[in-house]
Amino acid sequence: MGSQAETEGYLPLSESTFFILLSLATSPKHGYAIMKDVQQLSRGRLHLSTGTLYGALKRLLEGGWITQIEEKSLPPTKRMRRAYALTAQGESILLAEIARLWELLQAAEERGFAKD
Amino acid sequence: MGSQAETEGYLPLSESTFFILLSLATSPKHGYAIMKDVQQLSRGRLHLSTGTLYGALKRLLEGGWITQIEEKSLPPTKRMRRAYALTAQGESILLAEIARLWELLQAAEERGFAKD
DNA sequence: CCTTAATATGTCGTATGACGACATGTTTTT
DNA sequence: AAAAACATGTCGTCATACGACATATTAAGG
Repeated sequence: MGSQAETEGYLPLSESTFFILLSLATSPKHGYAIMKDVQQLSRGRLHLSTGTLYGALKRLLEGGWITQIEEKSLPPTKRMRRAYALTAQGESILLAEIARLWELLQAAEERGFAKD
Repeated sequence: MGSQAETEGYLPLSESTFFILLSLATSPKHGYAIMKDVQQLSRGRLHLSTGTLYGALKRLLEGGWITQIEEKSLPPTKRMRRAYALTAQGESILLAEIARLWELLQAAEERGFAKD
């Protein structure tokens, strides 16, 4: 039981959200680094606009999917670099989404769209 | 080359659209039959509301992803059964979406989320 | 027969989220 | 010193999912 039941209601993830979570799964990053990483992850296909990115980060924080990491070593400036990390909740949701994607492809295979 | 270049701009498909196209890929169906079929395809996970379904069908018709099939054998009533079929364009887009889903899972695998 | 369930199609309002445009600040490189 | 890259954010618009509501037709059961 546990994680699966609690995560199902949040699916499907948008493509942006999927890549943001996947990017943070490897290591914590700040916004700009996520943007660059997602471009690589998607082989250049997805270019997150800042509107999408920071809007998404705000939502993910509010939902507890990610947390903010303090960077106390840096002096406080007006625009602070804020690093984000995936929470256990966020990872559960990402895993559930990956499972969902497999199900979509299984459904496609059942209808004759083989993995070729 | 053909279909791929023209279809890229339409991705990602929403989950609803993906299942509607996949359902019509097997055989033409009318709206209600699509609704039932999608429930099976998604193993009961996705229940299309009529608002989503008929809204999507309208959009897909306008975009030329599906066409309407005449059922002239039936007498004309106020609420006609309208059957829909996938067009070549629609099938190209579905194939492109399936390829995109594979890419998402490949990206997940690259980051350590193995298939199992 | 008649009534109920299943089949079938549609509209409307609301909420979410992607995205481009705009705005601004900081660090590194030339 | 200037320019490029790094970095964070807001705002308005558009697309679309979805539940609620409305209605019509056909099949099945009592």
